[in-house]
Amino acid sequence: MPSRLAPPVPDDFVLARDACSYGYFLLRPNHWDPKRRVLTRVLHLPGGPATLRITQAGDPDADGAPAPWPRVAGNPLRIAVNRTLARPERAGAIAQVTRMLRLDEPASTLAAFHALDPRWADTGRGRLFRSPTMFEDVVKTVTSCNVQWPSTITMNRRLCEVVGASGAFPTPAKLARTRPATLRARCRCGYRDQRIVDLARLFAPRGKRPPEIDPAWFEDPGTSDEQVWDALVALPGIGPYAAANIMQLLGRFGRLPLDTESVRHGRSVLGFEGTDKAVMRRVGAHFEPFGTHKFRSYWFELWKFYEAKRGRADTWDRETVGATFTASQLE
DNA sequence: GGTAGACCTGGACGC
DNA sequence: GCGTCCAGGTCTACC
Repeated sequence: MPSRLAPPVPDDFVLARDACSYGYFLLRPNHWDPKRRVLTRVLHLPGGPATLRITQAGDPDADGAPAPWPRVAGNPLRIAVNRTLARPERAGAIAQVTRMLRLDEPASTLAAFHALDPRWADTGRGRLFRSPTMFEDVVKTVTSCNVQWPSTITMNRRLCEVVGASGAFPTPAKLARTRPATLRARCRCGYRDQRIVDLARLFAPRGKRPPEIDPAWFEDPGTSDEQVWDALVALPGIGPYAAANIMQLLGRFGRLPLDTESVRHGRSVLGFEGTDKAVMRRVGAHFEPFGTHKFRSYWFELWKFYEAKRGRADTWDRETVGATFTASQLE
């Protein structure tokens, strides 16, 4: 018999806004249905994979104009699971959904962000979608480096189809046992093949010993940003851009993952001129006043630009609009 | 410390 | 249909 879950939901939470807030919501195994307004994905649980179907009460199941955000803020989430979950599995599923949707982001943190950058106070934007595990966020970040968005989509789709069980994202243990040649030939990961396997080996248990990487250490507020940064750039395939991006996924928003997209934004939206390097420096300096929230300010500016081109993110279809985000198409 | 070139894939383009 | 060029971040070798 299918299970139902009801995690605690903060008063300001809006599923359509907060799930469709970062590009990873368009990557497998995530699927947002813009018509039915349902977030679906497979999670790994102790009893095997389980498919979750997440909706928010009050969000209209219609293909008309999306509901204004305030109408559903704080309404309960309805999570239908395709099989019965044992008690520990229910707790595990809720923990993963909580991480993904940042349901435990304190209201005080978002209020501090809105006080610093009031541009996003009206819409309530502040949460950023992420994966149920740090490992998935790290691999997704590696698959987004040195490729255009359609290739990132392909790599994640094929990782789930070829290596993941039942369409789920591969576990560290499974990826650690996968041959690099398989990732290259069947998942189109290219030269990232060995790096992804090496990363998986660091996240996977080593026999009876725990994994070399402890995600809890990276997420612990007692660990400084500098310590996290140093540990991240020491990982295979992780450079300055990837490390800064993983930091925001870990909830540390004080660094910017500067890339060619930052340069495009600097030129076309902020009006900066000069060499790429100079524009990148100016973009970094521009967001300096936002301190520990600078990534949120930067990212929602970019997101606003994308939404001006393609419509509100919760109306994007993964296979069509969601696959078109390349710099040349956004000029 | 800074820089050049290799690493892959997929798409655009010319023939 | 084929070959060439280009975009994209990380890594290594070299100055």
